[in-house]
This record gives sequence, C-alpha cells and structure tokens, in this order.
Amino acid sequence: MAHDHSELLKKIKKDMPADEQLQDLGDLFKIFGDTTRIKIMYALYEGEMCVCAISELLCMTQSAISHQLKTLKDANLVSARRDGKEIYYSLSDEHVKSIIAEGFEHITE
Amino acid sequence: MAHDHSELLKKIKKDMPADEQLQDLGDLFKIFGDTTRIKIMYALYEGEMCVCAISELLCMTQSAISHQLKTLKDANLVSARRDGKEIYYSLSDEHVKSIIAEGFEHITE
DNA sequence: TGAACATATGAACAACTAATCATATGAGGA
DNA sequence: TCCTCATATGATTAGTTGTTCATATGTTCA
Repeated sequence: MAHDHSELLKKIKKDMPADEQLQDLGDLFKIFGDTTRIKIMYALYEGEMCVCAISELLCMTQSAISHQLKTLKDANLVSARRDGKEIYYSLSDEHVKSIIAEGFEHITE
Repeated sequence: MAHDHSELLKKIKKDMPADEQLQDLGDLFKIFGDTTRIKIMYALYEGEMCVCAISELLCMTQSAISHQLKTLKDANLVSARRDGKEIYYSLSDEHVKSIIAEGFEHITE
C-alpha cells in the first residue's frame, strides 16, 4: 500500500467532519444536482407558486413536478401550504439562495 | 392546462438565468452530490495530497479514487501536479470551500 | 534495459434516478 | 351527491452513475 502517509492522515482525520455529516452533505448537494429542481427553486425565488404554475413554467407534466417537489420538501428545502384546491410551494429558508449563489459564482468566472 | 398564470410566468421568466447556465449549475452540484468526492475535497482542505494517500485515507481502491479525481479535475475543482512518480492533487480555488461551507450551514441547524 | 511503483483508463455491471403513465386523493361548485 | 379541477403517488422503464477488474502509461532506480 505505497509509501508512508500516517502522519498526514492522522492530522487530516482529526479535522474531517464525521462520516454521517459528510453523507448528509452529499445528499443535500445531490438534490441541487438536477436541473429541474434547480429551476423549481429559482422559480420560487420571488415567492410562492402553485404546482400547475411551475409545471407550466418549466413545460413539464404536473406529475414530474409533483415528484420533484416531494423530493425538495423531504429535504426541507421547500414548504407547502394549501389554499382551496391549490397547493402553494415556497422556499423554506435563505440557505437555498445562498447555496445556489455560491455555485453560480463558480460557473461564472 | 389549469388556470391563468401568464402574468406571473412572464415576470419569472425574465429573472431566470439562461437554460444553459441552469444546466451548468446542476452539473456542478451533481459533482458535490457524492460522498466520496466530498471526502476527497475535504481531505484537500489543508493542502495537496497524492493519490495513494487519499485512497488510504478513504479506504478505497486507487482506481476508484483516480476515477473520481478525474471527475473533479474535469470540473475544474481540483488541479494536479506531478512530482516524480506521484501526482499531487489540490483544490483549484476557494469556491470549493465556500460551496461546501454553505451546504454545511444548512445541515447543521 | 528491466523491474517496481504510482497513477490512469476502458469495459462491465449493479444500483440509483427522473420522467411517464395510470390512478388515487381531496377540495369546490352545481 | 356528482362532476371537475388541482395535486399526490405507486409502478415501470430508460438513462445515468460509482465501483471493480484488468490493463495501460509513465517514472525511478539498479
């Protein structure tokens, strides 16, 4: 197994977050790693929208959007509120925007 | 196709980034959406490391690590430098850290 | 030059994911 | 109560992804 790294590895292991946190972090970014979901989150930047408005905006079926909204909701990235027949979704917190903003900085340089 | 949203949609479409950028953004986050890659990037927080040190740290095969390093390199998230037989990888820029930091904030609240 | 070491790479496969289709749930109005 | 509209959900499937295995490339040293 190659030359000796034990000194370096010992130090790095100390500073690394726990495996479970790294897993959660990966799971979080996985959710941002889909264009449809990114678009949904962007659409909600200015405020809440009902499902059919989102699906019209993205030119995708209501079912596809609903599935993705469920994913986003399960990850606590969006929240839902019912008003009559419609259900309005909105961003859960400001983290969504700041995460996207950081990503944006990287691709536009 | 449901009730009328044209006013709202028109406004939102104006403020949305171009499709291509949203695609790039999704592709970027997709790379962060894997625990192995997250761990590699974290390992490089303190400085460069050679491939076999990383594979030893993560207890994974050299091949698996090499494949992931290629993914990271293709996305300009890490850079490589050869020194003799070894190849040392390091983070390409500070964006990596700030993106991860933002994600971390979300999961630790 | 040849052996040993470090890394890269292509093919193959299992696991996962996102969209689709069909259908279920749930609310409002006639 | 029945019909319609808005949304949710389960099953299926095509496409994608991460790891493994085998092997290739490239460097050092004797």
